[in-house]
Amino acid sequence: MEYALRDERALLEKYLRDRGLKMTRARETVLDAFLGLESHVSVEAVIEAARRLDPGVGQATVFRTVKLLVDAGLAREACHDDGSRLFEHAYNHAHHDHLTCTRCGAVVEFIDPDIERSQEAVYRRYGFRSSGHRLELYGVCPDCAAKDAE
Amino acid sequence: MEYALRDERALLEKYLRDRGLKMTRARETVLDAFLGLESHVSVEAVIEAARRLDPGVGQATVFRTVKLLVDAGLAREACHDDGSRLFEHAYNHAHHDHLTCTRCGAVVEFIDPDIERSQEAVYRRYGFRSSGHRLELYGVCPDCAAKDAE
DNA sequence: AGTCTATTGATAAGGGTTATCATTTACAGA
DNA sequence: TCTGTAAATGATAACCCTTATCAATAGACT
Repeated sequence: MEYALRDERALLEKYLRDRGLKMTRARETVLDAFLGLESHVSVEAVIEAARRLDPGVGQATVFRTVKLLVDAGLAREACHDDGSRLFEHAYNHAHHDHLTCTRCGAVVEFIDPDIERSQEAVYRRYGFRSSGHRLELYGVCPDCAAKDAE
Repeated sequence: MEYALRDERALLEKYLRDRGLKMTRARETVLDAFLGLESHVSVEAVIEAARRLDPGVGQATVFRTVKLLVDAGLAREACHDDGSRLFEHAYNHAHHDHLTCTRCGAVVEFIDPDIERSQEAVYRRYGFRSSGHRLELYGVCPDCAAKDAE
């Protein structure tokens, strides 16, 4: 765990150094806050977490730093939760799609090789060069379905 | 065309009547404006179109009516265009997914039976009951790729 | 240490969407 | 057709999330 954290810190430092940017206390704080949260986090949640580590962090800085983390490949934008954007870890966290329960909000992350292959076929069919995709399946999870049956 | 228009008007009237709501001039205007536009429309575009038909229409009314159209099954929310939401026709307009060019914004609507089948398999695998999905493929279209090659 | 420039945090501004509210309008019933 | 009542309207303000502004601060290099 600690090793991974150091990896990500090193990645961010390299990303910053490569373009003449600086590794600052605020950026460290936001990185630690983000890494300490689980998948699918709003910027607001990162702000709260960051302020638990350092109450003085400004919200503008968190917005800016989360964008940096995305550019550096440490975070990636997940499904918009209708309104605010959600982010998830991107380092050591392979590509996957989401299966979301519309009742309780539970999220299952999955990867389906058949779907991935079929998507490649669609790209070929229309002559597009692939640059990523977003697949969200919505449904009712077993627990919520069981409650319905009662 | 005119028949379809009358169909959709009748659907909206039924939807409204069934819950004690009223068919008004403003709602007619917004419906006509929406139907007169092509796929993937922002609310702002609907406002403009509605005001061409009747300059007095308020923007709050358009927002409210578009939401009504979604509830009535005449419109459906498409991919968020990062910022504002986009809507498309839902009546007589079968389910499909989107393949979007990240350079020029061109959108190809497609349906792939293999992907649909594989998605059903994912639902079964996790015991979810399906209630819809959203698949957006991003890439570079042939035209933009050709420009790159120059 | 000094210098130069990126970064910060507070604040204001922006864009899209929703709430408020007095006035108007549609619809049902007389 | 007239009337009563509740829904709908449009103007406006408010709201949320996000970005821009800017004077003050703080990295990183010499």
